Amino acid sequence: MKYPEYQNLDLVAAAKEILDFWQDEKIFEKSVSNRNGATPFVFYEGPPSANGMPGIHHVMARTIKDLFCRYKTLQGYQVVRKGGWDTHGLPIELSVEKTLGIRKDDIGKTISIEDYNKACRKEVMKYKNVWDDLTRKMGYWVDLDDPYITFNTDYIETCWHLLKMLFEKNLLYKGYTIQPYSPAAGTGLSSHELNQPGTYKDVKDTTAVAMFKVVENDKNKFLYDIGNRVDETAGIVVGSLERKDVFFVAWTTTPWTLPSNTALAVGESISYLLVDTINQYTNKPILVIVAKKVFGKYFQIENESEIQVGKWRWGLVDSNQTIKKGPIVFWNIKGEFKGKELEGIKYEQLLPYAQPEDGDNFRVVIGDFVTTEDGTGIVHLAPSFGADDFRTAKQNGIGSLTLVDKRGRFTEEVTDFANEFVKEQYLTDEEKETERQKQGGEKYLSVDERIAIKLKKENKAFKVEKYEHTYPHCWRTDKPILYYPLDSWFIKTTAAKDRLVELNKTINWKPESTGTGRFGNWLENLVDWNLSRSRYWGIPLPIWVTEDKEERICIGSVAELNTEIEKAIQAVFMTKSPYEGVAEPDLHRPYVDDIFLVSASGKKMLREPDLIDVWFDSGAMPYAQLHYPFENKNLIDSKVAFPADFIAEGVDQTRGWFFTLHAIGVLLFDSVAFKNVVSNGLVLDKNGNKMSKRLGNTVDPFETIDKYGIDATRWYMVYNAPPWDNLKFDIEGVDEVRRKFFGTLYNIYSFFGLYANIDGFAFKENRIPFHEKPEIDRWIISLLNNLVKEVETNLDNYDPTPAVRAIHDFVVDNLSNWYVRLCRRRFWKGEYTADKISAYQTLYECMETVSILAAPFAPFYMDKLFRDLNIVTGRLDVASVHLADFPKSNPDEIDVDLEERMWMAQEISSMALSLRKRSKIRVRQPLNKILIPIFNPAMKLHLEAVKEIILSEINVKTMEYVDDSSGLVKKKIKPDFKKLGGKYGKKMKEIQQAVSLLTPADISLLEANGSMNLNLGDEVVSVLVDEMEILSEDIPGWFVESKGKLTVALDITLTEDLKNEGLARELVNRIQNLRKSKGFDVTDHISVSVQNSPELSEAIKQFKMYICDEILADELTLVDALNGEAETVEIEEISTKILVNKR
RNA sequence: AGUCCUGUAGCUCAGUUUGGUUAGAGCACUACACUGAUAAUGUAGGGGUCAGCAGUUCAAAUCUGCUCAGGACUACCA
Repeated sequence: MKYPEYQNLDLVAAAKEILDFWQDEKIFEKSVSNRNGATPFVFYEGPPSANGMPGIHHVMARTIKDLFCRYKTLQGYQVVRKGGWDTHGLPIELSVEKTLGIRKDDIGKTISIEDYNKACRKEVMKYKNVWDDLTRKMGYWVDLDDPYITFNTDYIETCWHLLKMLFEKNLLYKGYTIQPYSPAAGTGLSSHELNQPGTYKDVKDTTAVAMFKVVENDKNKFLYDIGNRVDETAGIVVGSLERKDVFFVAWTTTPWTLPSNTALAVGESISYLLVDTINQYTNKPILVIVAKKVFGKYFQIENESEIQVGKWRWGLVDSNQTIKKGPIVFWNIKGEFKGKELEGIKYEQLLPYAQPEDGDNFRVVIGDFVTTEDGTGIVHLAPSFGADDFRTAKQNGIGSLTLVDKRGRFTEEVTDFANEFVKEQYLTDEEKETERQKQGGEKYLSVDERIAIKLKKENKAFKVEKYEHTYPHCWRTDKPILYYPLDSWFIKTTAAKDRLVELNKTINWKPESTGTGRFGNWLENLVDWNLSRSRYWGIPLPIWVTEDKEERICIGSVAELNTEIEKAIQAVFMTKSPYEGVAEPDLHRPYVDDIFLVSASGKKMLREPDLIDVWFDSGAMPYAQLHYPFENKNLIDSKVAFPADFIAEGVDQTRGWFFTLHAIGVLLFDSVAFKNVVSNGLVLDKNGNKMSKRLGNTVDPFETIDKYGIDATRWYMVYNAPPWDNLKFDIEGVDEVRRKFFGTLYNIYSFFGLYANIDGFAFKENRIPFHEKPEIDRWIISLLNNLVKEVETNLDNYDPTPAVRAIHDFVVDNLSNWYVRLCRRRFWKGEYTADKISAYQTLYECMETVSILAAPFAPFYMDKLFRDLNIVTGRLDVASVHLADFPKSNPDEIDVDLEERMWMAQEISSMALSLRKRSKIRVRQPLNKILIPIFNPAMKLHLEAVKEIILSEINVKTMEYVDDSSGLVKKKIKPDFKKLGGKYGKKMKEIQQAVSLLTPADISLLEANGSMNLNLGDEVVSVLVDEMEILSEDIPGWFVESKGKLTVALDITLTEDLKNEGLARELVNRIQNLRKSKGFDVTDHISVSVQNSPELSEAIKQFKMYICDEILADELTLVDALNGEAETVEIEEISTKILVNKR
């Protein structure tokens, strides 16, 4: 058996080969079944929707999922990975509508719900094959043969069961909420629809600051009791002395909501001013209440200091003049109050077209959302048309008025504007023209404009102006949306808020800030979960209600439904079950809509027509994928398959899937649904822009995989940035990873394979014990053991990036650039000795271990590497790396001292090479010695152990040490700031100054005594030698390089012998090149003739043995002349000819 | 608007938890070397007001505050 040798590294071909192998040998299945009986590691797959094409970001998310699952499998856990598909929801409906060319209104008319849902069912799996293909090609191991599918009856049945559990816990209720609504389309809009691009547009609307007249009573006397209107300093009367009304002023961009006003909101701690002024439209004297912060916006001031009680300005005005534009010049500040003091004050209804049915209305309440950024610091509340308004009204027992119908028109009650559209955009041009003629004006006046006019006339408008702002529009009709109250079912998540928060703290979030910040804050401000969707393709709400709404039933299973249907047939509300004779009942609409049930008191019950939010589908996935509790009840109840140990999705799922999983888990099972969660960031293009089809900067995952290989892609994604940071995806980075990491690793393998095949190394010998191996082998093994530990620690902490980087550094820097480079000779030179075997074993072990460590990240290539190795040695009794066990770090094989001194060897070599460069002496030219200053005996021992490595690396004959006694070394001293800083604090500057003045004699004294006194001028402090850093700086007269604590001096004198040896090595090099260019095998023996020259003859004579040995020459002759066949070579200034022949 | 993340060399990122005195890698660029890992490799060089401002401190990339820029999510507001 030989180690396979390849021409080139082809990651794409390797992946294909391994993929076939996995499929043929069912490696994934085995990786699960192998661990039967082992501790389960529970993983949940967040279901993708197959109605869109997968993108490169899916590769990212799935790489994260896959790598931890593979890692845990290697560690010995059983990781069952059930795939799933998210099949319901609005995106699917929308794309069906697009495909069929219909609108929501058409459903049930031009197309039956039945046919429509059929189309959805088909649409949803449109790209299933593409997804499956990606899943396979990217090596994402998940069970695709038996996925959970959210539209299956079993899945829905579990969801119904869960809903019934909620219902029975009294956590399901029906309520009224404000939702975005498109009157033009006649439908509510989801937040998803509202987030379509281009929905928020800049529009110019008529805005009004309306005046709400305070109803005077005992409680608000303080508003009227404002003393006389005389300015004491000036001694004049300011304003008029007549009795004035007090008004709250509130701004609105939607004057059409003013008839539906039922309350005003102020900020609890915001300061408000009572201002004596004049209405600019009617010239009537008034008192208004407005936030102090915005005073300057409405009244003319020169500086902020004018804004205080007692200050005034009272411009002159003749009877004809009114102020049209700009700040009002008549004002006199009469009082200042906090919002809290204004709470509860009653005011007259602004436009009394209709009265609310209930509530204590038309008063001032405290609103937490009130700011002084816009408007007057007082907010007009129309609870029917704003979410904040609605919530605040509900909290304060305020009623509501809904004087607009679902088509966006005023109701009959609003006599002035009855049946008129509230937004002019809802009218066609013809309709506008008709209206204009009715109005009799030059141009059509919108409802908002006419309301403003009406307010002006009635002394109810403080200010009217056009204002440009952004406003949401329906993405389908392009018309403005309204916020409108709609009936919805809710899950009372707020009831379990504390528990949700509490249990969230037990979840390990990566990154942590997503859990505490984004998710935690969201939980703190939790609102009830709006479950209703007025759509067609989704899980129907299993609730039936009597027509008088008195009785309700929630169905929790198919069996229960059938029983209830039977009862209803008995009660003659139905003639037959729609599921009669059907093997698997379809619980979707329209079938469930045709079912009428009978209530306990014998009344007919109708199904609530809504569907449930698709997010419930996915949040129910832990249970529904197992058809709980109808099957697998025990897996959930005894916590075998619940909660998940690990989930991972994009950070955009924080308030999506992560929330719904958590909410259902906590509400129904009083448990977290997942223990560890990784939320990955976005995949951006290389410039940091979001990828979008529009910009054309998307990356096709298939193209990337086909070109660079999935292993490099996966590696790059994890290596480049932590998963939770956004990834700037640069395809060149993938290529770099391919070259740098995989290329290097492949080179190591092929180097190993070449010689191991020659020597027939198959790891048949016993492993040479760690302590019997040479220094360099122990060094790399020690690093390897550290690596295992580091990878394990980081992966256990769900932090894959440091793990990957550690593997990368180990392979590229340590294994390749140091170990293999230094050890090359050991592999090709000499007999099959213990040293050689140790080298093979060591390198083999490193590669084998790396293949396992890196297998979760680069599953294909690592399996190939592993198999190429294992196929020869059979060391591990497994067919694939993914069936192996994760290596264990052996503390006995970690040698910190050794690592330290090898590090020194690397540093010294680097410095010596740097010196060679500076002196322009090539490495091939041997030199006599280097000199290294040492500080203590331990350092000498350290260096002695790695001496040979250093010398051969830098091609120097001997290494000598100099210590203090030699007096050769010039030293440098500086304070150890960390040690002294804490002790002396402020004196550090003086100490530094004093230390810098120390002479070499002082330093020697300090070293001898262990301490010394520093004179700081007015004070003397004692410092220890430990508190100083003493470095060697220079060895006068030598060629010296210093770095940190190390210093190297190089002897650059060239003797004749050295020169000759250098020449011999040059010759070896030239002949090796010739061997190679002639295509000789590395094991071929040769005979060599060299054309004589005076410079060479001595060198060849002296080093003939060495040369022959190096180049595998049986014969080396010097001849006077060589014919044309010979090659001409240049060695420095010498030109000669060489003839090489195979023996 | 709120919450969160990010900002270090031309590019991609370490270093920030625990403050310590020449701020590091890799890529790219330039030069040189090596040539039995060879469509590899090594060495060296240039390149940084550590986003900005202010503060704390003997000492700040690191701690605090503010600002700016980019991004994400949530909300949609008079």
